[in-house]
Amino acid sequence: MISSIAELIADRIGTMPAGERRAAQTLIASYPMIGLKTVAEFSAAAGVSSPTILRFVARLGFQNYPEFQSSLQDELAAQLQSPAIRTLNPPSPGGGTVSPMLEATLDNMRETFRHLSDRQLADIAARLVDRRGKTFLIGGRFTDPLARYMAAHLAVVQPDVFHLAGQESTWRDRLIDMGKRDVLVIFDIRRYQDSLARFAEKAHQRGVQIVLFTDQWLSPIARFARHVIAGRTAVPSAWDSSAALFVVAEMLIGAVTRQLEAEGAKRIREMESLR
Amino acid sequence: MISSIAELIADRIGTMPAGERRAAQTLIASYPMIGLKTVAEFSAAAGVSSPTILRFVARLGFQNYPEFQSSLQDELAAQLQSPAIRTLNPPSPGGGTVSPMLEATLDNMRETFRHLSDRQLADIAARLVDRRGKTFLIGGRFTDPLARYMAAHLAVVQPDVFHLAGQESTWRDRLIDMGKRDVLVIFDIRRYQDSLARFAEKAHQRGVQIVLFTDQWLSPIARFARHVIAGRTAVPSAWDSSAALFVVAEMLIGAVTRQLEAEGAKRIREMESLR
DNA sequence: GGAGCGCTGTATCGTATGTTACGTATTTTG
DNA sequence: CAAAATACGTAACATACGATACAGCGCTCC
Repeated sequence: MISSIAELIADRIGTMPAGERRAAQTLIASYPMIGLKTVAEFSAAAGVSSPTILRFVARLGFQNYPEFQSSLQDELAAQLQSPAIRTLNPPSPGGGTVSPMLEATLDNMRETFRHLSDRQLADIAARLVDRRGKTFLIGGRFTDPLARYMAAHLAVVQPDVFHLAGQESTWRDRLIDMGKRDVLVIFDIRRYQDSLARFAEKAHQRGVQIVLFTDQWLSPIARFARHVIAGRTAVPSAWDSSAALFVVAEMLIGAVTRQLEAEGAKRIREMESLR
Repeated sequence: MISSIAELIADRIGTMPAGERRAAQTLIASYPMIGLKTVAEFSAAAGVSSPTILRFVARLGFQNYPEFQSSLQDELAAQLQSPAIRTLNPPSPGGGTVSPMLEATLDNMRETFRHLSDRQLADIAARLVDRRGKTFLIGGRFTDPLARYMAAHLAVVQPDVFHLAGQESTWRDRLIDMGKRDVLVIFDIRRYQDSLARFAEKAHQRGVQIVLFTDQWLSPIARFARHVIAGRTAVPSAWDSSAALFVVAEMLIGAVTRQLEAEGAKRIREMESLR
């Protein structure tokens, strides 16, 4: 079974003429980067002419050069998705077998945060803190609990935090309360819910700032969102995992809380005295 | 110091107009693959026009699109050279707020699973699967969303799954429906809620099997529970983290689903046909 | 040693791609 | 509310890129 282009080359390099073989060796030497550049650059690096490169990729079975490049990119993408970073997750001491699902979940978190800067989180936290408006939270069929979780915490440190529950018609009626100063936090992962998209669009039209938690394929709501957090959700299971998004939500909660504390919000102190 | 394009984007995304921000978000979401494709494909993926993509890369400081792509490729090449992940999260500028929390969360998960054997999880999954009784789920003030999350998933693959919501008096009345064949899943971490403990005790007296998700200090409910899952919750934040428990819940959901599928439960097939 | 075949490079062509100019829509500001 | 500024998309444009035709060269085999 041949699954990568590198293997394909190794398989056929024996039957190639000299020029194409040089092309093959050049590609293998700095695999796969040189293959992503132009034919001219590739040919220059290999010390052959452009047509030789094209004949080379044709021999590998590709119809044309772009098709060859796409194939290389797909390979790269797959490689990046499942990072060969297993070494970072120490092979669980104590002999306890750690399930592939835990591995995948930890990888998802690392990947998610690799694309998520402190700056971005700080921006979102700032938006949640620094305003005189209200905060609304809502989620999809399986992600609504995440909205609830976040709402439960934020409501402690801030006034005017509302979780939108129940029927679509119920929250649609709440639109009337929303305006430019308000923030709407939406959780939406595959399969994306039309009802949420409709709601998001209407809220957007009213000038509401939307913060979207979604998966790496981006919910259609991303088009209306001011801030988008894309978390990895793939795990070896029948279900998608929201764990990475959950962790991001917790961090956001923490960031907001910290910022409010720093501002010396007397609400926090009052809260303590109420206990 | 800004070393990667991803950081560059994170740094400037705040100052970008809406269209370019969508471009930025799309790139980050599947970083960096979409940036290696053509402008047309990039623009289509982001849902904006080609010129917007070009203005986006121009704002990042590149003279033209090919230069931007070369830069991405160089970055990729460097990353592939040193398989060890270098820049998981650059030492966060301005007080390192995120990374320690992420590290703590990941540590929590590893610790949690170190004390949690596959056997234990399998036993709990089996108990949730192999019975003719009902499943009830409930949580505390901040953990109830986890109960909801689990209930939302289990209810899809099984009949008779109920989340207990609302007032204490409401669920107390549901006790009448509970018996020896039933399972009650409770989430309770510090500060433990008296109301939950009272409820758990009464359920226990009726012979209900209790599965408890709690923290490492164990909720008082542990004395009534048949199965106890103790997750680590400590993070450098004002709040405790439920992330580890969340992951355990997801794994349990996955295990139950897998087992039901293996049993060829026709419910799953019927479910598909109902879509 | 000569003829045939195959490989390779040069030069040209067509086209897909990035680029730019301009008009419209949207937002911001006084 | 009006006016200016900014942002965005449509459409025309230029170029750089991949593709192809053809000629030269070397190699092999008779």
